[in-house]
Amino acid sequence: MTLPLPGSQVRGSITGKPIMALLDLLGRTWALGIIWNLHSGPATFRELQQRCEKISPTLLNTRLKELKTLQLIESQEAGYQLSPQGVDLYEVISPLGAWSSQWAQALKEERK
Amino acid sequence: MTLPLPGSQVRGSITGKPIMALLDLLGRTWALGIIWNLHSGPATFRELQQRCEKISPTLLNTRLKELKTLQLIESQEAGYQLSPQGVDLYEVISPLGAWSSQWAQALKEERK
DNA sequence: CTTAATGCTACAATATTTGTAGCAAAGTTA
DNA sequence: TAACTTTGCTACAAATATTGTAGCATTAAG
Repeated sequence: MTLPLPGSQVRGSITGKPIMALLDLLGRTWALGIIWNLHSGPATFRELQQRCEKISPTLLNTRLKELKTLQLIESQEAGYQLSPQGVDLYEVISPLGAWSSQWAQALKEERK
Repeated sequence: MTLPLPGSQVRGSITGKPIMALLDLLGRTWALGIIWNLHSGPATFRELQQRCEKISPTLLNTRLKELKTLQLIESQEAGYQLSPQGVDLYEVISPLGAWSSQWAQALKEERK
C-alpha cells in the first residue's frame, strides 16, 4: 500500500487533501489502535504487540514504519512512543473513549 | 467481517470493550470517510459514491449496512444521513480536519 | 412505450491481513 | 564462556477484504 502522504494521491482519493491522507491512514487496520495503545507510554515491539491483543507481527511492523515515516511515532531506547505530533493527534481522538461508552450504552438500551 | 458490536468480541480484540469495537469499526476502509462525507448533508447512494471519490458500490453498500445497524447513519427519503449519534461522533472527530492541515504543513517543512 | 437515472447485486481479480515458524542479535545466567 | 532467554523482526502461505466492471430490477420522466 502506498504511504498516505498528504499532498499526493492517496488510496481512495485523487485530490491529495490532507484530510483524505489522514482518513486513509487511520482507516488502515490497526493504525488507530496502535496510536491508542501507545498513548499510555512507550512500549517495545513485543510489549506493543500484547497491548494490541491480536495484531500480527508482520502488520505491526508495517504500520510502525508508516507511522514513523509520517512522524506520528518515533523509536527511542525505551521502545516505540508517540512523537509530539502523535501526542497531539491522540489528544484529538481521545474523546472517542468516552464517546464509545455512551454509544455502547445507547445500543444496549435499544436492544431491550 | 463480523459487525463490531460493543460488548462482543471484535476483530483484533477479545475484550469487547466499546473502544475496541469503535476502533475496529473506524479502522475499516472507508468507514471514517463515509461519516466524514455525510456530515455535509444527506446524500443518495450514487451521490455519496461521488463524494467518496473512489469507493466501489459493493463496499459502500457493505459499510452503509454496518453503520446503519450500529446506528450511526439512517436512511430517509432524502437518502442516507448521519443519525443523531452519527452527528455526535462526527463532532468528536471533526477537529481532524484542522489537525490534518497542520500535520501536512509540518511534514512539508520537514522535507525542506 | 422509450429512455434515463437510481439503488443496488454478482463475481472474478487484486490487495491486504493473519498466523505460524523461526532466525540473528543482544542480553542473562551459571 | 557456554548455554539459555528474550527481543525485534522477516518469510511465506492461507485466509479475508476490497476493487472494478457489468448489469439488473425499479421508479420516473419524456
